[in-house]
Amino acid sequence: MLNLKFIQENPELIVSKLKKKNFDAHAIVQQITELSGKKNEIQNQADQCKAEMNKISKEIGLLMRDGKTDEAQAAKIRTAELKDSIKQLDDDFARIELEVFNIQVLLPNLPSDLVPAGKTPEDNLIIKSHGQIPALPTGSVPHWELAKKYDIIDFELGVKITGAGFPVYKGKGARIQRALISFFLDQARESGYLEIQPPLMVNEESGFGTGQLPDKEGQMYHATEDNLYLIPTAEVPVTNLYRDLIVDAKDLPIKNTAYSACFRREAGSYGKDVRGLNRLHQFDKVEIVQIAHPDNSYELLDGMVAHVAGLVEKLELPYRILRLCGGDMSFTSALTYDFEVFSAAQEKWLEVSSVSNFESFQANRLKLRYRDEVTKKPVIAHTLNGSALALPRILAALLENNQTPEGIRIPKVLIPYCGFEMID
RNA sequence: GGAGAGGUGGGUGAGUGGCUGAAACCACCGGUUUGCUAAACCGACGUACGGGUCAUUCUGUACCGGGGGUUCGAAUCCCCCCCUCUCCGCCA
Repeated sequence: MLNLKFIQENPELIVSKLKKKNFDAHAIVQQITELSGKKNEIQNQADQCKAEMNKISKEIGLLMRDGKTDEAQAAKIRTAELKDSIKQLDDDFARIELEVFNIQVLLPNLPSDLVPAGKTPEDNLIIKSHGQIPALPTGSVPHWELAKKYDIIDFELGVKITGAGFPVYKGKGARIQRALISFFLDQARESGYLEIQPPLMVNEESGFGTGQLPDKEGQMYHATEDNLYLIPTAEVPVTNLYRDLIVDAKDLPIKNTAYSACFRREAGSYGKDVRGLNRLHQFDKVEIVQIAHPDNSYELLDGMVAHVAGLVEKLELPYRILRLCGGDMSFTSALTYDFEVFSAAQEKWLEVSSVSNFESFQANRLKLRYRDEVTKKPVIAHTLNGSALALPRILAALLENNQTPEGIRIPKVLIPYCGFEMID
C-alpha cells in the first residue's frame, strides 16, 4: 500500500512510474487526491466541533464542582447541537476514509528505476547465466518417471490420501527433502540470518499485513471454523512478526530465515506446467526475510541475490537470473529477481526463487517502522524477501540433471546431509 | 467442551465518571558526577491524522483489545464481539 501523503504530494510521479507496470493510475490518483481533500476538510470541521464540545464539558464540570447547577444546566443547551454535527461529520469522515482506503489499495507498488519495461515473461532481462547445460545420456527421462523408477516420490498415493498436488516422498526421496532443508537453513544461518520456526497457520490480520488478503484470498487454504489460513509462504508469518512495531534503527537490518511447508490452492492453473513436481499444492521452502533501512535496502537485495546464487552453484545446477520486467512483476514488488534452474530432461527453465525488495509497500500495511536516529521520529521501514530455496523444482532438476545409468548422483555438498551418494 | 479471571503507553502496573494522554517503577535517550565500567542524581520520554509556520517550534482531534450505547463529559457505567490466562475434561 502506498502512503496516502505520498500519493497526494506526488500524483504525476506515481502515474508515470506505474506506466512501467502497464498500470494506468491516472483516475485512481485523481480520485484519491479529491477525496482526501474532502476528508481533511471534514476532519477540520469535526475537530473544531469536538474542541468546542470538550471546552464546554470542562466548564460544566467546573460549574458542577462549584455547585452552580443552573449555569451548568444552561451550558448543556449548546451541546445537543454540537453533538448532532459531530455525529454527522464523523459518519461522513468514516465513509470517505473507507472510500479512500478501498481505492488506495488498488495501486500497485512503484517499480524501481532498474525495472525493465515490458509486458510478458519474454521481456524479462537475463542478467546472469551460470553453469553448463548437461548432456544427458540416451534414455534419460523426466523426474516423474525417475521418481517412479526409484520409488522415491509417489504422486498417486498422494492423490489417494489428499488429492493431486500433494506428493508422498518415500525413502531416499524423503531423506533428500530433509537434507535440502537442513542445507538451506545452515547456509542462511552462516549468512547471518536468524532461524525462525513459525506457525503454519495465520490469522486474518497477518494475511492482510503481507498483502495476501483481501486480494489473493482464493489462493490460500482457509480453515473457516477458526478463521485461520494455511500459509502460502513463510514470508507471511515471519514478516508479520514485526507488524505494528517500531524497531531501533541500530537493529537494522533484521535478517530472518525460516523453513516451512507452503500451501497454495493454485486455483485456475492447470495444464502444461503442472506435471510432477512442477506445481504443487503443498511444498517445502526455506525463506529469507529482511527488515531494512531505506538507505541500503537495495544493497541488501543484492546480497540476498548473491546468497541464492551461492546455493544454486553449490548444488551444481545451471541457472540464470532474471530481472523481472514491469509487466511480470508482482503487485507488491518494487524490484524482483527470479532464479531459474535448467531441468535437463524436461528441457526447460524452472523458477526456483524469487527475490524482491518491497520497499515500504508492505511495511506501510504492517505499520512496521524504525526510529530515525537523528530525528527520533518513526519512519516506515523496507521489507525484502526471497526463496532460498523452494524445494520441488530444485529436486526435479537434481534428479533429471544427475541421472546416470547407475542411478542418480547426489551433489557433493548434499552428501553429508543425505547420508548417501546415489539414489539407486 | 465446562467454569473462572483478565486485556491500560516498549515492559511491569495504578487508576470506578470531570483536575487522567494517563501515577509509580523498569527499560531506552540526553546531562551531571566518576580514572573506566557500575551506581547515584537531574531532565526528556507514546502513536496517528489535521491546521498554521512548513526549519527548530506552535496548535486541534482521536486512541487505555475491537465495535456500539448511556452522559454535558467515559480507561472508568451498559451491551455485543475478539483475544489471553488459570482450573477441570480430552489429548500429542
